[in-house]
Amino acid sequence: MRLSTKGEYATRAVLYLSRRHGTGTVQINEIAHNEGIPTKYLEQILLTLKNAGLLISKKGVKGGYYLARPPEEITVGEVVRVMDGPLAPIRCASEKFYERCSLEPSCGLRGLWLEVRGAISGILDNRTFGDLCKSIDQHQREPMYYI
Amino acid sequence: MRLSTKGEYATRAVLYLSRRHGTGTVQINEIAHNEGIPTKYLEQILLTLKNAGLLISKKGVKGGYYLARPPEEITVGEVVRVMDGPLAPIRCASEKFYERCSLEPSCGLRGLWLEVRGAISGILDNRTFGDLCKSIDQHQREPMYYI
DNA sequence: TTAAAGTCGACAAATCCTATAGAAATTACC
DNA sequence: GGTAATTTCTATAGGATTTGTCGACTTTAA
Repeated sequence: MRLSTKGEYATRAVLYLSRRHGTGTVQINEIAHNEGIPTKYLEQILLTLKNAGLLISKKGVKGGYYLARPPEEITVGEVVRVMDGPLAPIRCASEKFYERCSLEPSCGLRGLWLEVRGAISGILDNRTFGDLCKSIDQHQREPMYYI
Repeated sequence: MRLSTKGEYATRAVLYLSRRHGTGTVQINEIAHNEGIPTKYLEQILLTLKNAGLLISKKGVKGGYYLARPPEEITVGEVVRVMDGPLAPIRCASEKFYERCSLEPSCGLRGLWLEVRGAISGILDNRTFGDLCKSIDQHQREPMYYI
């Protein structure tokens, strides 16, 4: 029932960019270094997020990435879905990626998976990166370090 | 955030065995056929469940599998953990498979993943296969078909 | 013009899913 | 009681997917 590393890295990267929101572009290297993510792998991930319209990139010297929308308007669920697909444990219990299963009518488990999906989406679709930034700032008064 | 096919097949198989509980041994083939699971793959899965102490097997003619405990005493969470490991989306948010992560102290996401883990385990650890059997019997009055 | 970035494609390694081939154990039957 | 049939058990091999790496290419600011 786990998140792929892609999903994990993506959420970490977007959170990082959220905390840097409004301070211009951020380079892949900086994120990779501070979050302990393999640089080349992170490249692919950020590219996917960009193609999904969540990030904007700038090439060349002083280039980098930044959020396409303010952190308050990006939910964790959105990022996870871009990288990992459905939130639901199995396909036939997904709302946004639903696929019919031949056993569905008599399936004694589908109700349970729907319940799980609901619980997960209830959390991830209602939590924005703005919320996360806020609770970080409350807990640790130290400002963020840049390299 | 999805369940592996192993986890899905295992829960289906255990539910099948739950509905047949008390009727003697059930062959791999019967389960595989009725649940649409590749036979040889199911063999491995049932073996794992047996080694985990959830099932008992009998070799030879008229052999097969049956539950080691009544369905009311087996939770879905237990089966999923045997096959898939942690219920938590990522390792550092797991209770039973916890692994420390170097970024943990400053991690802005761990709280969220803990919340997700709690929601999932709140459902799966409190639902037994006995419960599932009961709600199946309520919805469809037809008895179960055997081959 | 040069160095610093993102972009792209191919490839390597690990894990997941499934199939194949047979060994071991048990029952049934002659 | 021995042989055949049935079923689980074990090991292994191969394809698919995930995870990550490498090198060359493109764009841009200074």
